[in-house]
Amino acid sequence: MNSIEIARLAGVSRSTVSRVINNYANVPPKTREKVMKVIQQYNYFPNVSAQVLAGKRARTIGLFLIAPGHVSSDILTNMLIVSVIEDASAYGYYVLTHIIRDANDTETINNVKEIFFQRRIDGGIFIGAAKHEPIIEELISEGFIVGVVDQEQPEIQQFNRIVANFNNDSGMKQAVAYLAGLGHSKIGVINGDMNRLSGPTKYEGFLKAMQLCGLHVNQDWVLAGSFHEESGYEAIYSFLRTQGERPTAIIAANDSVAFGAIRALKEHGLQVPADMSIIGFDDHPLSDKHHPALTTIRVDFSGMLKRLTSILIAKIEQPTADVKQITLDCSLVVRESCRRV
Amino acid sequence: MNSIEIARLAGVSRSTVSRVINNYANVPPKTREKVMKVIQQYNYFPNVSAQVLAGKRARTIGLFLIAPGHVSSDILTNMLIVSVIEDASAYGYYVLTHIIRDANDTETINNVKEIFFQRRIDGGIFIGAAKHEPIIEELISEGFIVGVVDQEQPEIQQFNRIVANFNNDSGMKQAVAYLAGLGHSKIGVINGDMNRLSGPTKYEGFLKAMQLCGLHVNQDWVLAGSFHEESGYEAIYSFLRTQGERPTAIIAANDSVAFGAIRALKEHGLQVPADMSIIGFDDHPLSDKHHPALTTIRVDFSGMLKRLTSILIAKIEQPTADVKQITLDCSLVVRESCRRV
DNA sequence: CTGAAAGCGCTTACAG
DNA sequence: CTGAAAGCGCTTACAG
Repeated sequence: MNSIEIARLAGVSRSTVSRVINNYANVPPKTREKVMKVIQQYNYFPNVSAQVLAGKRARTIGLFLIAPGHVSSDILTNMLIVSVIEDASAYGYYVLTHIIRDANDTETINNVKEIFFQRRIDGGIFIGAAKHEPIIEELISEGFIVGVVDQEQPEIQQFNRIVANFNNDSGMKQAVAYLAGLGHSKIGVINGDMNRLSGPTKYEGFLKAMQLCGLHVNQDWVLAGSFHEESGYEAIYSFLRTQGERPTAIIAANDSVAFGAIRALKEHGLQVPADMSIIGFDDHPLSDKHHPALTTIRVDFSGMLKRLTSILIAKIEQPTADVKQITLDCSLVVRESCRRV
Repeated sequence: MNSIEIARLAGVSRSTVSRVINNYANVPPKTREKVMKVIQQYNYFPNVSAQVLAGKRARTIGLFLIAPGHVSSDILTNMLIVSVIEDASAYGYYVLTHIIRDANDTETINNVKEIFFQRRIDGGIFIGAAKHEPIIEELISEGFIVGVVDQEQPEIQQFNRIVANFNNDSGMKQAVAYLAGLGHSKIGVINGDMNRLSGPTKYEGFLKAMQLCGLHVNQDWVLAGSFHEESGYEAIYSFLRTQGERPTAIIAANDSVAFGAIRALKEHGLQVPADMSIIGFDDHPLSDKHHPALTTIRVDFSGMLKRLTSILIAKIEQPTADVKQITLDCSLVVRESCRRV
């Protein structure tokens, strides 16, 4: 079944069939009806490849997740993916999800480029990118419409780059203020991946917040991490082997890191929050089920992706010159992992 | 950049460029090299719509999830989706995920049909379908290649229908035998959705297993449910308001239902497993984090989807007349929600 | 208001 | 081994 057949059966030309399908104004109701009847009767749906080839949009966006390891086991990542699928669906768009294990692998990068250049998608969203990701720069300079989470809008603003971030500064301020309010002055931090924007941003926020509260930052309590559970475990594991003084509270770069940290503390016979207060970042789906339930800085990932997807699709449908930037606030969620000292 | 440009730059015809791209045997190495150099140099990727229109595959499969409610919050469903995305990716295929809230809504069904008829996808997988789903039957009779989880292969076997199931019978047998071994004889059950194959299958498996163990089935302890957390909660909530004798153990149609059931028991002041033993089905990602950690019948969803995806893609690439059927075994996972009586 | 025709960018028999 | 040409199924100026 194709448009020629439909045209024949309806007694019109392919042009008219196409006009009906694309809701052109200059088709009289009677003609439209006649054609629609045949279309419905014969279960006709225009071939999407032919439409795209003739200049229509693919109505598909790409979702690129940069994440090492086996992603399908990470609950939060999975939620992000499904979130975007549902958001796009509200606009009649489909999502092509691509998981990037290693953003430095040539073949992988070539695959990503292929998806854009093949015109499989009308635009793409990148999650988990480093501060500077060559592939993203290349795509943007090629004119593709790209949404990026956790990167800065560069000096020379580009209309086809949509940037989305959380206000990590404010988040850290809330975390430190909360701990200070509970009487903590010895506060440590486990950093995230310093190659990603939110790594240094959170750390700088931490430093600023400490200063604001008049607290001293002990460099021995600034531990390296990578946003993963394992890095939180390892940070605390090695820290506890040192002999120096210990902080009474630790802020983790995110909740996964906090989970790992708590696991290491437990193994070492330390209880949270009795022996150490821990505060996370993100409000991971597991944080309220965790023991102890994790106090954290909530971040609205779904809300961010909803806005990002919506802006991306709007840009695809109506390319405009305005530069889009999304910043979302975070909020403290008090649960059970911090205590008053 | 298109194949004509590449042809011109390489000093050959478009035919030859196409032959190089599609790895035809009859291209001399020197010609191939010459063309490849230009292709790489100019970042050329053939337009996928043109390729599909000319008869190649879209290298995309559809994933249709029939699930009411807001899916992005269900951890297990999310894992299934990402699982398929990763499996397909191993074959160079992309996944178009579509979430079906209501399989009886005409517009929704039309959307599903559209995806197939538009030729966006080469085949599709359905998860969460009822025993008989008209849309699936229609697609299969139209000749589309379809994989279905939790449905039967009909009498007249169809080569383009791939069916995947768990051995629910054996699962139920293991659950009942385990409880019987702990001394339970008063065993109740919360059923799943009886409109889906695994609903009645699990219940029948339960009945058979009870008989095998010489145990009597008390119909008052056969509670209705729907595979969702809420239904487990409600089943127990209303059951506890009745005055009759209570079972000492309950088998839930799946882990979500078990979570709901335990929540209702707790609210009623009953402890698991002290006052009631509970056993689930699936081994949900949260089951080992649950309090008490849930004893359950493990089911390998990822393994099933991996096989289903692989067979689906094989069928797409090489349509054969053989009928494919997948059945996976389940296994008991003992944790903390059952006790000896 | 509507049809004939060009064009989108490929692939693949066909002929040599 | 390779090129010219038909064909895939649409959309959209263009002309009337």
